[in-house]
Amino acid sequence: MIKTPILLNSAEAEIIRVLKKKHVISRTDILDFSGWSKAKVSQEVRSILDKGYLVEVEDGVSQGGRKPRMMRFNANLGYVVGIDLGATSVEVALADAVGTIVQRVAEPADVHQPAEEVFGRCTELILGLLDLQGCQIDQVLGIGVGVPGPVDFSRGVLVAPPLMPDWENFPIRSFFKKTFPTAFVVVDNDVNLMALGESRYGEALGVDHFLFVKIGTGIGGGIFSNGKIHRGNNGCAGDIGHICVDKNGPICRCGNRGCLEAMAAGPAIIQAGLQAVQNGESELLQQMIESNEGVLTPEMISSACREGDEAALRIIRASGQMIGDVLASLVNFFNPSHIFIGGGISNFGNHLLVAIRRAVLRRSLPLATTHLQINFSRIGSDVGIYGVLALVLDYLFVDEEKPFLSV
Amino acid sequence: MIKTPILLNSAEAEIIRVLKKKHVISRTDILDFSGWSKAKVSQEVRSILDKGYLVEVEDGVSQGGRKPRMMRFNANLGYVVGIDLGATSVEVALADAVGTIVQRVAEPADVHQPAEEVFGRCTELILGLLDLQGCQIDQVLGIGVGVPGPVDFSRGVLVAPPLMPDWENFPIRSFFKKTFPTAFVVVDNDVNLMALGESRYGEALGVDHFLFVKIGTGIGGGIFSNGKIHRGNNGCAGDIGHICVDKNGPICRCGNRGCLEAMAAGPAIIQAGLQAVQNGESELLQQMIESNEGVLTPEMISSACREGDEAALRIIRASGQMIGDVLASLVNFFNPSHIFIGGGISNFGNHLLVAIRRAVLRRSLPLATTHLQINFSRIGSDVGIYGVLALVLDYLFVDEEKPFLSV
DNA sequence: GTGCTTAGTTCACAAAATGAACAAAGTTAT
DNA sequence: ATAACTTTGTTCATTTTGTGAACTAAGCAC
Repeated sequence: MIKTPILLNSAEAEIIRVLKKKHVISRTDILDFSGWSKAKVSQEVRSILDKGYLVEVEDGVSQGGRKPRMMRFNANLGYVVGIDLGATSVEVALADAVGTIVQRVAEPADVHQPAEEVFGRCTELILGLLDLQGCQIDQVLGIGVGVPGPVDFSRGVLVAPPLMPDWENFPIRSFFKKTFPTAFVVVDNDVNLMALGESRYGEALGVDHFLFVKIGTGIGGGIFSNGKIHRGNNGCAGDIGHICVDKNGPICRCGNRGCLEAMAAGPAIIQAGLQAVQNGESELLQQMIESNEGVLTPEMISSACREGDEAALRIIRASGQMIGDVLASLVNFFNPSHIFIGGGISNFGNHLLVAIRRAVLRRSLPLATTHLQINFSRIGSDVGIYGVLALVLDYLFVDEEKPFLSV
Repeated sequence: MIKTPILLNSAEAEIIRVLKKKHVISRTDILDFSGWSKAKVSQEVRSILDKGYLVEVEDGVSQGGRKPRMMRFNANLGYVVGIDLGATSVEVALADAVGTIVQRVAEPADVHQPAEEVFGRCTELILGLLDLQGCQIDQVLGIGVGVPGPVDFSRGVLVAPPLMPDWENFPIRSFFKKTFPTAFVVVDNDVNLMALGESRYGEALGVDHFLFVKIGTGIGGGIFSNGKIHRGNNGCAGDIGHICVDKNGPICRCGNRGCLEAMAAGPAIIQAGLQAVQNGESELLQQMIESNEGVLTPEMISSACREGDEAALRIIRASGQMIGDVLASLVNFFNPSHIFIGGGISNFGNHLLVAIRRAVLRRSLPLATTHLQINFSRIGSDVGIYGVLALVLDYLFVDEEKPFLSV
């Protein structure tokens, strides 16, 4: 069971809840939101200011009378750490208690290494950031870890992760607790966290039902249902990369044939590009490869698309169509109002998006697509780190009666 | 906006919540559940008894001391009506305020008729049941309506229903309000209600994430996520019947090609059976058809399966495999812990179930199927009517602060 | 019966929330 | 400038709400 780090009584929790909607609030804001009497608001605000959770900032603008005395969350209460671990890179951010990033660092990582090593390196990176910020270890209130695999959220461990099978059951929470004993540690799947980031800081703000689709080396999905992350029974909900699109397709790393991931994700696109060059279908790509030591990258295919290279366009459109066909099924099933596309491959630009949209519209029920919007995530590559910070902050200040805030 | 019929203060709502877990409770039960003091429990119980929401029943068994004075919900507060409207039949049940059915009636119905006529007939049926029970119109507290199509739940109207396009935007709520002005009316999709029934009275009790799949003339799904019905953005979530299984398949009534429903539901099975007879592949089926005026029914194929008829088995297995293939994708995506199969076709018995299970296990990620259970709904054909009654009762006695109980 | 256990009530008291009066700090019209 | 009004926030006596502890009620076990 996760131990909650900072317990709030229900009145304090109510104020924190207001703070999650408006970042700077007056006593009158709390009055309106909570339905409390002026007297109670006054008293509770004094109490929470005394405890140091809130601090006063400069007065707001007058609405025709006395200026409101604005307050915000006390950013100096401590720091939170967000770790966004991808298949090939890791990003670590140090943020204040409001979630504003004050220090960050990214570097390549290899999840095929043992978990001890990778998380050990994360620990070093955190310590480095703390040092830069001049911050003590016991000032770290919480650490959030996003990992590229299925997570048993309540236990905080990976379960049967295809990318790094050896990490199964590695005790991530206690590993970080060793170095940061005062910190509270949460672990979640990286795509869930991207969805959370989008729902807090992106266009999914206030959206109840949406999907976040990450297209990169693999393809993953994050699901929001009724305003909350849907993690499923084993924490592996959203794993759309291994949905079958062609029973006779190539063998996927999961062992099955014709998985979406094996046919439409980064490696498959590269493979198709190389094949096209071999077949002499694209002189442009051939030149690009030759001037890059024989290596083809997604960025190169992307730029070939922009140049109007037919072979590159065909590959991207085919990929988009396969992804769109799968999404069409999921749209019928789940009826989201938005689908956000993110991840490394998403910068292929409009060709990919148009192909996805077209496939979804063609194969979904009209009703399900009536108000459906399919777009790239505008936040970009930071969505994951924002999401993981949001998750930590959600769980950091928690009502004593409801230890697990809805996410 | 739905107007709530009976407002409870938060203390009363708390007690009602206890009642939804245990149907007969003592003051001590409330004490344990609510965390209130003995004094408050005593006082609140007296108040709620005075209001008539609870009534005392005979004492419970002693736990080694004084026998607890048990209470239950006052069944005589009034009546609720559940209407389960299928494509070809309608069932109306009259239940007391606890949800115990006291009168019920079923008859054929035709949703191709105008909505006025069908719901008018429902009204007559309700009035008949009220008469039988000796109950006045103003004793009807609530009416729940389950309809076979996508429902905008908050407005209580059908949206683009494929089966009965003319019913779109028919004001079901106000139609019943005309005859039953005191009643509170909720409308929902029939499969959502079957899922709700399963989650309240079936094996899905306490299950957070599950799917209910109805196989009949069409194929539909009801989704539970985080313990609540997931209705989606347009109320059409769960529409798995029109997921594409074969791009070159037959044209579905929705206009697309190769929908699951067009290939694996009742009519497709009948069609395949007729084809098999034409091809001379099944003497048994041929005899059956001849002795039934040339008509082939699902029940006949079912019994042919039991007799071991190869052609019938092949048809059922193929249908199960297609359904299973689609479910495999949804299992990867949604990661439910249970899938319940119900509806008219589900009595095809184990051959269908085995084929579905095999296809799901073969195509889903091992992690997603680790604790997955796929079974027929044991409640059987009553699950819909139980679900609709549960929905009405959920919305009938509502906390003043939270008008919309989670479902 | 006697002592123990569970169930439920009563009531004096304590804690929590409120309304109304009041204070503070503005804006606007004259 | 200043009087009148607005919005914001505090204080405090009063009311409302909830509690602990003592008490009644009713059973069980020996």
